[in-house]
Amino acid sequence: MTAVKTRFAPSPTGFLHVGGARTALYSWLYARHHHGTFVLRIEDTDLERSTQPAIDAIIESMQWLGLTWDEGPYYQTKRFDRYNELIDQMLADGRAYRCYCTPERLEKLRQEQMARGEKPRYDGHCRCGCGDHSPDEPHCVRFRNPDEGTVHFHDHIRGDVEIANSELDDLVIRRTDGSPTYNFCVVVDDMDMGITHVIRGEDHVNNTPRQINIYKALGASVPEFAHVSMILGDDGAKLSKRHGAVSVMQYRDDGFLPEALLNYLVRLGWGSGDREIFSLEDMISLFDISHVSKSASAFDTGKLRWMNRQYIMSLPPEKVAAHLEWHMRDQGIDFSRGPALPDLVRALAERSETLKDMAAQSRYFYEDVTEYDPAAVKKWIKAGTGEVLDRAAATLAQVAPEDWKAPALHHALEALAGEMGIGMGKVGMPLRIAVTGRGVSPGIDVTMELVGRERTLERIARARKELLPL
RNA sequence: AUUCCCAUCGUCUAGAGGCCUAGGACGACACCCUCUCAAGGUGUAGACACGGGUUCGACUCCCGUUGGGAAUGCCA
Repeated sequence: MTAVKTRFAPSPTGFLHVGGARTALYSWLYARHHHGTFVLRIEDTDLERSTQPAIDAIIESMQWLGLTWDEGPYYQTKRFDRYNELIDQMLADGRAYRCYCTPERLEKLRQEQMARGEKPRYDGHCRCGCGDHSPDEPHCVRFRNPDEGTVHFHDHIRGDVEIANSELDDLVIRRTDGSPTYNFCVVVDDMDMGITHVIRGEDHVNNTPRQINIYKALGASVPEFAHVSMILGDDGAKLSKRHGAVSVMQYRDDGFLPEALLNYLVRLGWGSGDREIFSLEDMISLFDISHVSKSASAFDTGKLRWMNRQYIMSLPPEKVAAHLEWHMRDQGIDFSRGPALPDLVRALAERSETLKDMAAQSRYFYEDVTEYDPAAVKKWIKAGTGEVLDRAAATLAQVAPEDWKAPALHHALEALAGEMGIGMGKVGMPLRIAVTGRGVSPGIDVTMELVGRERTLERIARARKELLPL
């Protein structure tokens, strides 16, 4: 039983999207579950489309998610010598051959095959090497795929997959410009790096049989495979920009916690009984690749938001506060004067689906109230409100600074409502409007505690003047 | 066109032939709680795509149909 080694191998042609993140997560979980090794490899053989910003974005996303890798990042562009060494060997003993076919010929061939209702594929024109060509002429290198038999593999998610070699053609493994191609590089890398379990996107199922043939030609042992299905947008269509947030970093910017995104992602395509919430430790011990859903799943932002709130409510407030800080700065809120962030989190957790929302809701704790929500004023500021505010101010002024805590404030206001013979609503709402300028806030006692004694009393006095000028 | 893959409430899933009168979660709706908004609690509606087999018995196994998706690149 060899030690498990998995990898995540994105191509840096754009940011890390949620589909890739889930594949990375599954691969990471598999390695962690089996006390194995997780490798990060950047598949940048496409020199045209690969960019450094994309590499940076992928690494930043992985770090933010906390998907730590034990080896890498490796870069395929740094391994060209190795690929070429193997290709030359294969060329020498006939496992591969030079192909001099022009793009025009290939295109014509494709057209003809399509017209005949056949699957377009290379016809092996240059296989015999009998053409009148010299290696100095421009050529690519093709892998000589077996003609007979079938390729079979057991996919840990999909089960048994089988395809006849007659369906496969001789794929290009080195371009005319001398650069090796993806299908060859992955095999060499996974072989050289000792990858035991290849967990990747569903779009590679079709590539797997031809890659297996390459493994065999290379005399390498074939790893295990698991192909994860794709993630669809909430409308069931393929995920794209028009679905709004698709990149991992966008979710951070929108106020999601990495724990929540990870939990949402692990549940999207997998489940364990009736459980919804999984800590990282739970995921590692319970996650089972063979129980991952075979079908594509639609991304439901609504459920992610629910999940995010679960984490905002249950994670240590200090931890949530650390993430919240970023959003406070982002929204230009000076939180140096006002409640400490962890206290803010405690007060706002259950009414915030995202940290972005939380920050946006927190302004009145840090900034003066200069406007009052007209709808709330209309509903709650009545003729008798002046008296309520006056008596509340008097009552609250009695509370000593050292007693200015939610329970004491709650008691004081309850007693006042009792004395006045009115409900708490008639006391709480005018005060809420006075102290926050809005009709919505945490409990008025908690709100006043966090706003602080002096500012609370000031705001009540000010509201008294501005809202009930008599 | 061909090959491969897929198919349980609107969505994510549980289901490894009898445990299924198909369970949970999000969302929706109703009620309770309540100083607002939430959170929380309780409840309601809501699915095995279709047709054939196999079996004493199919959500579960097999075949087909339909509907999706992917691949067929000198992209990855």
